[in-house]
Amino acid sequence: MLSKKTKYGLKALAYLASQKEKAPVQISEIAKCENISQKFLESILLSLRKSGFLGSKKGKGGGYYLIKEPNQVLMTDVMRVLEGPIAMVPCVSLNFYEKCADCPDEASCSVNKLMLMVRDANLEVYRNNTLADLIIS
Amino acid sequence: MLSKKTKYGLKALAYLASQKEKAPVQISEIAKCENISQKFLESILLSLRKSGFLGSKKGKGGGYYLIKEPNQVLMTDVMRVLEGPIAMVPCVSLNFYEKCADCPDEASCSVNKLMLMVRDANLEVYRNNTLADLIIS
DNA sequence: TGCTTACTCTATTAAATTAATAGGATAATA
DNA sequence: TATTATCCTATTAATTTAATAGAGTAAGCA
Repeated sequence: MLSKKTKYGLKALAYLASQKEKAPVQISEIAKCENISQKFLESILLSLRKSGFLGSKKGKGGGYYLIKEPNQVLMTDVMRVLEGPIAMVPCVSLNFYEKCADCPDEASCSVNKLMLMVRDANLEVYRNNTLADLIIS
Repeated sequence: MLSKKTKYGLKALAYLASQKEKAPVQISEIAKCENISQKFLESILLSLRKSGFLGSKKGKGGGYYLIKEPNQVLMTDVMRVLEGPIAMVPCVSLNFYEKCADCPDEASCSVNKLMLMVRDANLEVYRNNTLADLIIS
């Protein structure tokens, strides 16, 4: 299941991507338009800034803005920051690999095999989509 | 992330599917071979029986056994019972549809659009695999 | 019949994760 | 220097997941 954090983060990014002007947008505006708890959204936007997706400006006229063009932002990168590993088990994760404690041998693990296919299917979707593709005309 | 319940459930099903004999296999044997808490596995196998994947036999020589041939068991069905919806948000779920509380209109929702693609990619994998495909020679 | 075996069922608890909230600190603008 | 809006840390609430406990039931067999 997609966490609220990811859901809200995606909505906020799409909101920023759909702005004509590149001027900073306030948290309160995004929270209001997208029905998101403002305080919760604060922490999400903060983490998106720290991972290099957003820039921010304090004080009057301040807010958040996209650093890159929407079509330069891969969904793989966004999802990894918001939701964590794309793989459903650490033993098939590209960026967060970890051996399973209960599994003596990955090559003979039935779960590993299936989850590898699932990971690849998901990667394909996320790699072929950017923030620009999320925007609804 | 895949829950332990699902992981253990898949391993147990694969274990049963790989049996030459169709004789019932005891919980304790599966738990031991797959490094699973026996009590936890009990409840998982019980739910797999109640959803029609497994049969059981009590008493001496008892245990669990597959009802269908492994190649007749679609992973879509298994995953829905063990893990729940395949979709990452209820608003794109085929079998567990629900409207999002925070989202006024699905057609104009950026998350909905992406998650629809993800769902389809996952469905494709699960539909093209059966329990028989999980077995490692 | 009575003993053993192994699944059945309910309830509880522990642990971990997620979601939300509170409140003050900091920086930019006018 | 007052106002605005992000920044940061800490805490709490809620939910979900994982594990455990223990008594109950049915089947097989001597």
